Amino acid sequence: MERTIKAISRFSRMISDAEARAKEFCEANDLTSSQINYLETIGELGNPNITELSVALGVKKPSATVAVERHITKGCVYKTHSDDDRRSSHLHLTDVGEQVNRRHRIAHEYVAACIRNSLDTKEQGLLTELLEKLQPSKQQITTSK
Amino acid sequence: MERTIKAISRFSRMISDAEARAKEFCEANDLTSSQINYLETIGELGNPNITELSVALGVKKPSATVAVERHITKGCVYKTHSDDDRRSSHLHLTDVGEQVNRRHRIAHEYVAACIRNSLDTKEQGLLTELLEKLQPSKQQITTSK
DNA sequence: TAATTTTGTTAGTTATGACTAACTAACTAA
DNA sequence: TTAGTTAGTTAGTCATAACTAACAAAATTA
Repeated sequence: MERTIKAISRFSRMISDAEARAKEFCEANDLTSSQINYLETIGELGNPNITELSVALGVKKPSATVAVERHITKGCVYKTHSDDDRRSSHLHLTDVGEQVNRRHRIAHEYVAACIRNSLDTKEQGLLTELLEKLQPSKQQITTSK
Repeated sequence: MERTIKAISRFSRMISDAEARAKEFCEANDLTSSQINYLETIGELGNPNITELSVALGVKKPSATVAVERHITKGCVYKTHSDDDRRSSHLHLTDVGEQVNRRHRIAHEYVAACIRNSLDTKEQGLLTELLEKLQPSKQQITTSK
């Protein structure tokens, strides 16, 4: 098992490195991790309002209001009025904002390129199949040492 | 290739989730990502002085001084005087500080547990071998779309 | 319709974490 | 030994990003 953990650790670092490299391919690459988290969450929720966003991020509404305001100023986010509720607005990512979310895609493509360069076609298929088989376990983590 | 990228994406998310869970197993789990970065870097450099730390982190020395001061107050870091240079000190992680660096280890053990639960012994060995074969490619990233 | 709840904002506070400028103490080289 | 360099700190500034309290406007409920 020790060998497996080492392999995971290496692969995990490969992904982190790929993410770091992919960052440089984004227009808005001066973002903090908090800001990236806002944009990713807006993307995942699909045009949420402030309340939904604040719940998803686990922050209070005024914090979300102020943070979103900064994203609007930066040109990453814009609002549209809700048809259902005149108090409420939907948050959207601009093209620049969307780019942030392509970071993961680019990073994963980079890792895929490593696989293509390191393994033959048969091995590539095998690795993909094995990764697809993995199920997130609900198991308790037992701290070692 | 698309299938491979999807598999990587899934695995990448598994690791992130594991990291998030592992965070809760640390005593000092109220740390920002910047603070975690400080502690990890101190661990990696092995008792650096302020100058070495600031270079590694890419920040100015006064920034490092103030940040380290906060870590000392929190009980994550302590200083010892240098024998070579009476102006200089070495930074060390306390037991609490070290715990932060066990986060990755715990996360990777969690992922290993997922592998153990999802694959048979033969497949587990195969996956480990394939992951070990991967070489970080120096290749240029080509943005898709 | 009146009372209450919900959505979102504004104002003011706090902590983090970066920066520059200016400084002390200690080491090094002319 | 004097002059210059290096290690680290202190003081002051700024942006980010969280919080609470208080509020207006709109929606909902009694």
